Amino acid sequence: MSLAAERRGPDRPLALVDGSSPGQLLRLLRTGAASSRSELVALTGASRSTVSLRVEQLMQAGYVAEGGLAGSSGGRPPRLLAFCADRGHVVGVDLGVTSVDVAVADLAGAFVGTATADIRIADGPEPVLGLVRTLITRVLVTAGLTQDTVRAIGIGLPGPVEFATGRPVHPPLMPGWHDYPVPEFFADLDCAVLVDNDVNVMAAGEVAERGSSENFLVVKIGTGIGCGIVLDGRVYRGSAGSAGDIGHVYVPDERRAVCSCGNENCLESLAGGAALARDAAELGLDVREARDVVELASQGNPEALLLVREAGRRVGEVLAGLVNFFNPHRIVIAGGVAHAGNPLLAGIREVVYRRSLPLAARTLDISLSKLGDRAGQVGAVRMAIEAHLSPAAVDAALASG
Amino acid sequence: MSLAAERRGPDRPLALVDGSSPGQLLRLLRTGAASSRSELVALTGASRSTVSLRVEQLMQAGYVAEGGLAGSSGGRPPRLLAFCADRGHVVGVDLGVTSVDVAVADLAGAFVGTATADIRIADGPEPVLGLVRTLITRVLVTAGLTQDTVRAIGIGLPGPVEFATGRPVHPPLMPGWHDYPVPEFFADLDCAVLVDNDVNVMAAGEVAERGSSENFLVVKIGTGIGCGIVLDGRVYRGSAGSAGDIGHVYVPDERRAVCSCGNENCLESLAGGAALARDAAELGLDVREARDVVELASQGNPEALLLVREAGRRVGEVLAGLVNFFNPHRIVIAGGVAHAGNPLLAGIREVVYRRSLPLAARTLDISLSKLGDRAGQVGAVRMAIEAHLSPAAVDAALASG
DNA sequence: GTCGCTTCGTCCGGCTGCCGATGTAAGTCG
DNA sequence: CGACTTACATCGGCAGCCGGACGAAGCGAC
Repeated sequence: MSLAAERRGPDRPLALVDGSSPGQLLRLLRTGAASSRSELVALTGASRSTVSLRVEQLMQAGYVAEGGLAGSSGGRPPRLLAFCADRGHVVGVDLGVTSVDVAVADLAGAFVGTATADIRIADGPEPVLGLVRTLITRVLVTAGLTQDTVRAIGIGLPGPVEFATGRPVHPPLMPGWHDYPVPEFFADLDCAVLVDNDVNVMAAGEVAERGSSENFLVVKIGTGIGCGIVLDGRVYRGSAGSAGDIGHVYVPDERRAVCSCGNENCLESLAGGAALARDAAELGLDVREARDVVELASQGNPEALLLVREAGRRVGEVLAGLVNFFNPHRIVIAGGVAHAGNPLLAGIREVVYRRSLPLAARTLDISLSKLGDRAGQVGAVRMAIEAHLSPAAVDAALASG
Repeated sequence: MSLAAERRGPDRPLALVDGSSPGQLLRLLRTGAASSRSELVALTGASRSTVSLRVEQLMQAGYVAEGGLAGSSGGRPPRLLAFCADRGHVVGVDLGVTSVDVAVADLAGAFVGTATADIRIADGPEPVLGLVRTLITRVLVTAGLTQDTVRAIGIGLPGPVEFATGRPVHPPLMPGWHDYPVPEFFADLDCAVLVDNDVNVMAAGEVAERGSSENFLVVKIGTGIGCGIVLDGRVYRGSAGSAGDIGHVYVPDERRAVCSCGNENCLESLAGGAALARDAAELGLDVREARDVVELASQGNPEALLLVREAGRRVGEVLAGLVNFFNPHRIVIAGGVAHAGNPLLAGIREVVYRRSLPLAARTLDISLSKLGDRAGQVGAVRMAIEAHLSPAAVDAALASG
């Protein structure tokens, strides 16, 4: 009968809800886990008094508003509580090697405007970030908003980043960016600026999208190949912040492909987007970049299909080992090459399910990201929202203000 | 009644993660992080009153005793607080395929007695566990102890285990053990019985030994090859409990070695102890098992040294990928083959440092376990101690008693 | 319609637990 | 031998939370 009992599986430890702080309550409301005071009581185990008090604080601060009445279950109907998603906005920036996507969204993650531009990331931080700045302003103006409403900015970059400081660390594809303090460029906006590797950003997006706290991997197959690691619903970055770098794992092959990193036969140099385009060109297909190969494959071109599937197998070889090691619930495939869809997935699955242990494979789901092209922007937006509305941040804001 | 009432017992303190709960204080005292009330105050940030109160509770319950005075730093010298390690004992069981080691230790982890016996694990759970039972009793009697002092039992098994229930899950080397409820065999001892994979047990031992909360891997190279994963000081078991199973990762090789699991060219079938013995025999060395090869290598036999180093390289190939993926601080090598020491380590390091990314490799330390042969027993003992004296367990015990 | 039932939400008394101040013990230093 | 410093115990007071009492609001029976 109780909502809590329904939500938590049989015999699952009662750990989910240790706190009934305002920030925790807001999280439950934001995610839709609860939508009335009594549901909050059921989920948190706190007393009615406490929950009412906390909700009152949240309403005072404008995080939450009372709505209409929900259906009665035989007694007085509960008053609905709605998260005020328009109390501010966030910006998500997906920075690639040749293009940048900017999105402005409300605090629930709904986009209110986007912009895109071509760039050359090698031009260096100042010109590129200056353009990003212009795009942000343009989107805000178009949406009728001002900079004052921006609460946080999330940025994904194609290279390693020291997350705590937001500085790139010797990013191979971003000459001139090493150790550049990206957040300081936006200092005048006076809001939190979160910068991370593009794959970790996607992972953050997937976490928010699924709302679950499982263990999973997000594998981005674009020009390069990278992997975001989610542990119990949190992005894992490793000891030096370089976790998930599977693009340069050695893959045995008679071909001896030279990788951009200088080594031979990195996964990326055999199955990445650039490799796909190269191999297709060698076969005489009329392609200039990976996108063309993916396009051909989706039109049914047999050579392209074979190439994509073979790339999937390569990725699968590496993932099979990781599945045994990490035993995730799920692997999400994203990135440009992921548009190829089934042939890619088939190649990956074929090898992963063959090569990994039954015990690990049985509980494993391999699927495409549902976010598609927008994965980077959605992730960046989500990262910003989570930073701004994390329980700790909300509690601190309430305490100080 | 309401779930809330059930969740939070009447006496149970609300804040589980409260840094100054009695259990947390005990942990600081046990680990040597603090040894007086004022140090506890400094470390936890709690007030003197609170700390004194909590220490009083711990003393009442016999967890802690007052000792002499420490040196004065200019004022009244602090009264030393000593953890009462003899207020009970734990049992650690390291169960292998052909032998079992039992250790009884005090609550600080100091061994008070050990016993060893040869077994055939394939005889099945009842005869083997019966023997374990006998050994435990024998060690206790020899040490002048009774069963009543046993607070917890930790057991490591050579195969996958569902940790929550202590049941093996289709263990390939342990026919007849599938789903056998090991803890129930010791039910009459009326204490916690923790069962886990032998490698995870070793990992628990390393965590306690280092006292740190880094991310690291424990790689056991014995007859088989397995890997324990430690994340932030906690053993990670994966979604299905099978994480760390790197023994059956596919390794390319022209040799086509058949593995016990039925596949070809698993890491284990190329670099495990059995493979080492097989390869040595093929070279005409006078060996029957891996131990002999390790022995020859340590005597300087060139063929044996080459074999060991080559096995190290194989393991290194797999670890290099994992280092890129997981970016650990440290890799600890353990297991029978680890006795070979330097030649093995050299092979591993050679490949790992060559094949993994500089950013990840720079902060990586690869070393042998300092626990040697006793790693399994120490780990099992530590696992039992941590279960018995975890802050949550201590708090619960104080609340109920 | 009205009365009772049920559920939702608020208000208030009381309890618990923790903090900080105060007091005392026990050393060192001049 | 004081003056000072540090360690620990005690006690009053405050904050936070719980639980019960009370009012509010819909539903259904009669």
